[in-house]
Amino acid sequence: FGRTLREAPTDAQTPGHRLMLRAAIARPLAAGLYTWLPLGFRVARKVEQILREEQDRIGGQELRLPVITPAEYWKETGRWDSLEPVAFRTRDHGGHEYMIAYTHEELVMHHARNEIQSYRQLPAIVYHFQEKGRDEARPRAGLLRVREFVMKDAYSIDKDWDGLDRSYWAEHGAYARSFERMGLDAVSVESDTGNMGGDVAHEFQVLSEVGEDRIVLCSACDYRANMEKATRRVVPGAAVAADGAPTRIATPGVTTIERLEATLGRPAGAFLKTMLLRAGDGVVAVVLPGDREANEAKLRKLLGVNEVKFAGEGDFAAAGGVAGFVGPVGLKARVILDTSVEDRPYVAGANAKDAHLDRVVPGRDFQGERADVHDVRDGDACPKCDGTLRIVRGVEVGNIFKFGPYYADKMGGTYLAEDGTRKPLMFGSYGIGISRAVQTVIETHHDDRGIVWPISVAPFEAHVVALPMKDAVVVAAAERVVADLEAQGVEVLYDDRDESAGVKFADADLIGIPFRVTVSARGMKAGTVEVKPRERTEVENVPAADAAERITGLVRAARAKLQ
RNA sequence: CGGGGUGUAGCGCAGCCUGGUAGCGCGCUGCGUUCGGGACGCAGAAGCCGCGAGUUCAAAUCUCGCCACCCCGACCA
Repeated sequence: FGRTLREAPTDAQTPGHRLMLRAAIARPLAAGLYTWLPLGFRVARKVEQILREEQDRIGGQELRLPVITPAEYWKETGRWDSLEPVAFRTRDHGGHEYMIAYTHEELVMHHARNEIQSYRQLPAIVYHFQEKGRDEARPRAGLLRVREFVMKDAYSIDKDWDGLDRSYWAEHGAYARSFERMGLDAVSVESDTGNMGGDVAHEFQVLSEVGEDRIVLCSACDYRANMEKATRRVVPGAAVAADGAPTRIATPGVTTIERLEATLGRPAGAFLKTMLLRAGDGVVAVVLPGDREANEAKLRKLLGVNEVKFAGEGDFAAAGGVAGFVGPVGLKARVILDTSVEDRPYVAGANAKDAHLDRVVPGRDFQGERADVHDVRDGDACPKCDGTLRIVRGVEVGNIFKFGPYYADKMGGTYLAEDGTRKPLMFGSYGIGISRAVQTVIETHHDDRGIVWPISVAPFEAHVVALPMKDAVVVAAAERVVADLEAQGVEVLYDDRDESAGVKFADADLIGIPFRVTVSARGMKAGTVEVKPRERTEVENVPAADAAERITGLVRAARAKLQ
């Protein structure tokens, strides 16, 4: 059920998206909603099984929570409101509110607070495979970002930080093994914890052009971080003394860094960029060198807000700033001075129309809180070594969060400790989206003819092509090979369609099953069948009598490499 | 949410500007030929031209509204 397509819809943009559709892995039902076709569903189940085995290996216990979840639990942590923009919500006939689970922390914590009474029950790791509903504003690239997907989400519960640390790193190891087994070259990077609370988080990123995240990597050491969190070593320039106090210069109509560069003939880095933001009830000025961009995630974290908003008209007036000519000198606002601003004179806005100040020296002419709120960029210095940083794109295939007591505190999750006191359940959570993992495998394992599945997640292990089907000798031999392989535990797809060799081979390449086995009239004359690994071009002819044994050996050897 | 684009047969597209019987390729069905890299011939089936209004003798085509999908950005455990 499900046919291969010679052409993919033009709106499928990434190579993997096109191949996913052409190879009949899944079909769209609506934006970001996909049906797994039989071929793709086999892949999804294999990914699940790898994850299941690796969770079990570290002591995880599989359970299953519902998809439809009452509002009350989400209200305990405030996420009923904070997730509103991305949540699918519904009501029952009695008018009670529910959320299609966006994730399951609240629900697991609810059960944990009831099930776990004593430190003797800890630690514990539970996990499940369950649908998540997320009303993403922009689903994309096939299965890469969808609105409903099965996640393997695991939750660790420990009695203290040390225990949580052990669980966290056990999951980190399980993730590394899981991705390796499915053929994904994932690196773990430090990440921002977002609006989740908690202090430590890692993302597993597969470097790929189709990725949505920007990852910062060091060329020399193992430093790597998400752009949202990445820092750099600020290399101070030589201190430059100002040859005098700030002086006002006329800059009529020059309201942007680019125009300042052109007007004054100095590089962007010679200017100070001052952005007025609104945080809570106050106005905050963020001061950066003209050649640096602000990092919104860092600002959100620093300011303790969910959203960074630019200041409005009234804010400019209150702070004494003039749009286009804002500068830190004399500004009535909390000033955040980015760490990349150096100890030397700059040109900054004069807080007066059509004017800037030359020779403004941070610390002398204005004060501010030092904070790292800028974007790292290509070529910056590594914060950990002498290397330089580069920025690449990545697909976030998994993430792990160390929450600590955050959820227990909000939901009353405590246990009775050895010393007789009540202590909070220490919590961590760990997620991998199945469909994204499958799409990422396709994005990173294909050639111009089709998918090249790693055997661990391939829908089948051997693809038997018989041709022509009208040759009874060929058909009998092919069916014999199929039966023998299946008897050996090899998963076989048998192409018994009455199609031309070209069609069958093209489909075999497209679907990308690791071993193609051709049983043909030509081969029968020589008493051989042909075996070709998908990733190779050369074929091997083996005596028909030995074919099943030979192929089973190849399959087992391939499996062993990914176990 | 901002910007851009696209909706015509299962898929890929033309037709729209300049209103007048809805087309092409692939795929699909039947028959025959062919049979190791997307074969060939003949004969067929298949379309609320995204939806709704409006203009007109007449709308795939013009106007207005709506819906859906895709891309970029914003957003995003």
